[in-house]
Amino acid sequence: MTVTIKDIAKAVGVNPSTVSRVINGTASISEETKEKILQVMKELDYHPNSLARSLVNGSTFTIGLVIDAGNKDAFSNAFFIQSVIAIESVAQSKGYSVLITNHSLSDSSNIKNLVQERKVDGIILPVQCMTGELIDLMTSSDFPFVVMGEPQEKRSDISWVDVDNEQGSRQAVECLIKSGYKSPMLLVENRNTIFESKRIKGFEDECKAQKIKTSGIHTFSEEKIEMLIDEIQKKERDTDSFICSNNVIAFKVLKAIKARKISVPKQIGVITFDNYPLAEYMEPALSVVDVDTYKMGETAAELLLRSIRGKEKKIKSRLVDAAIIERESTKRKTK
Amino acid sequence: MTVTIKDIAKAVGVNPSTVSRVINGTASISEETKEKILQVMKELDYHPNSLARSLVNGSTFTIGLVIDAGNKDAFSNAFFIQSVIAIESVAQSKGYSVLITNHSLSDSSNIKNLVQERKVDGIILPVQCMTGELIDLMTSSDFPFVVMGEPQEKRSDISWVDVDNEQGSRQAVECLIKSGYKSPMLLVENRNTIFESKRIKGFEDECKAQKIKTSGIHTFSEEKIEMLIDEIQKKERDTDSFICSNNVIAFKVLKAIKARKISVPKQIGVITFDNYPLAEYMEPALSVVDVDTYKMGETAAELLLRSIRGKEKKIKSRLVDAAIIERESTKRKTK
DNA sequence: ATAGGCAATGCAAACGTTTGCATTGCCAAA
DNA sequence: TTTGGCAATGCAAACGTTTGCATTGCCTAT
Repeated sequence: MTVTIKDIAKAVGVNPSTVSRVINGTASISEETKEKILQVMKELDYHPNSLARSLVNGSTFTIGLVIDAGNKDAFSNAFFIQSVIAIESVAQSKGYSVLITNHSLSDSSNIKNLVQERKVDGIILPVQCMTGELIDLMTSSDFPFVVMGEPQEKRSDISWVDVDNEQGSRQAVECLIKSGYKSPMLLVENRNTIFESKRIKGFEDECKAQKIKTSGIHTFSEEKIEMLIDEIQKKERDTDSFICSNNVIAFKVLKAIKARKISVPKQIGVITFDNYPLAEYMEPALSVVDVDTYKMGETAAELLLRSIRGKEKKIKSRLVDAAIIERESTKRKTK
Repeated sequence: MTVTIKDIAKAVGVNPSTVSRVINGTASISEETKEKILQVMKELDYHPNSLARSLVNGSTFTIGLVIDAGNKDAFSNAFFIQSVIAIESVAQSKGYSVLITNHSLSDSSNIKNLVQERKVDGIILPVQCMTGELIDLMTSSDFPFVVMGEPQEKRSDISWVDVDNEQGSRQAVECLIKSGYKSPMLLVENRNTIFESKRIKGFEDECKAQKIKTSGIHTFSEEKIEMLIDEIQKKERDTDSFICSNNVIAFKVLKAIKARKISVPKQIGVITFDNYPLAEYMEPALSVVDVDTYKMGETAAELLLRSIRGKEKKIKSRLVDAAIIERESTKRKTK
């Protein structure tokens, strides 16, 4: 049926082991036989069976990628697919395949299955999955894995990749200042998440460095926004720009501002984290702190593969730079 | 190291084949030994090695999923992830794993690799991938595969899943009529694609059925839209609503209309294909023809697995219903 | 001329399963 | 009492590779 190494061997009149050695370049073989073997391989359209291979050498050349199916947030999903593509891409370039699995918080059996039965060589998983049981499971063995997103609790035995939220936040402030805004406000969703706290720190640091008096940090809610903007309109506060921690906040802010006939970017500037594809179609087109999710995936995959292949014991984590994409919503100055 | 079937056998004092039979329930085993074996399996935390298994029984219980990495369109990507999740979900429920690979139009080596070396049992691939070489490759053998999206050329030997564009288009018309609009126009991107032609047909059929005089079908371009809307404003045409073939068209139309201070939905109604997550945050919130991409993935996976398992020779294709989500942009009547 | 070394290859076991066939009892039917 | 059948299990080959060890020549240094 399918042609095996034995068929090649028989056709050439040589031992299977010789064919194997030619394929893997794992011993010196005479030019003559090598060529004959290669030719027959081509003629019979031979392809090595990776199963048999894996069975003997104990490595499947496969990595597991768990995706957070529970996450109905279309926003993060849209981003995530770029990471998936990136991961597959670097994996493939090193000869690895990618096995995906959904993860439900309730049980981790599918992840275990990847490791224990499918024998993947390593795993990439989103930080949302790193709940109690799974953390123990992963860190207790020295099984290679990389987390997408910085874990809440600081642990030295977890290797992760995340965007540099602190730097992104600093850049957002810088962008506003450069455009002539003087009193930015940071709107966050939940101060307790790690990425929000980083953004807060970046915001505070950069404002201090730029020696400006900020309008502070506020937790977003629709009512609060209405109130704040009313105050701005009545000149009761001198806030002149918002940094929004995600696109939905930005849309709502924009809506509230426009409802009051206040001009963006002339009177108020708006910049937001997350470059959701439609952001550029908004009116005005939204300036954003862009996260290169492709790069994140790429980095995660590289980290994982290095850990798998090199058996590096030192666990590394990495921050990926955020980048400002300046559109209309912050263009106060006409340069 | 890892515990194998032999370890179990030795511990119980029985032959490995007996253990295997217990695991697979493939022969009658005395209650007594069966229980002893199951217990030892639990004690030693045994997990079958799927590689060895696959090697002998010739099936990997793995399906390949190819994703179109070349597709930089964030819109379709955002949708696609839901299909991925669905596919993995049904696969898992039947004991299958999912191996993903990117596909570049230039060569199909990575897809071949899945089949020839990784030995997947079947493949799901987006219609964009079905170019010449690959069509031949897939249809020449009787290897199970399902295409996401209806192929351009009608072939009876290709099994595919797509959304019912014709029905979606009819529903869009119906929605507009019900809201009191009288003369809808369909805006498409490229008449030659199969899905556009279906939408055109659905549009024409429903308009005929409803006995209304349509404003026809137009290929979208920014200039043409400006012109058309100018004409509407000058009462030179009685078009009172647009069905847009994708979200970007809809945004541009909305923008052009609003720039002329024409009211949506009062004067002009707008409905669009593709429920891009932000559509509901637009002003006014966009009514859409929603495609259940999760359902599409689910259907594709079910089709594929049935073909793999049942070895059904009859190739089936399926249409998934589209559904209208009525938001603000078509609410002319206040019911 | 002889020993030692190395290049080129063969042999067979191993990876962890499954499965067809053979074997062993035991029980019921004749 | 013999025979036939069936339930319960063992034996060994097979799946397609890789790899340590053994073997065969041949070449070179002594």
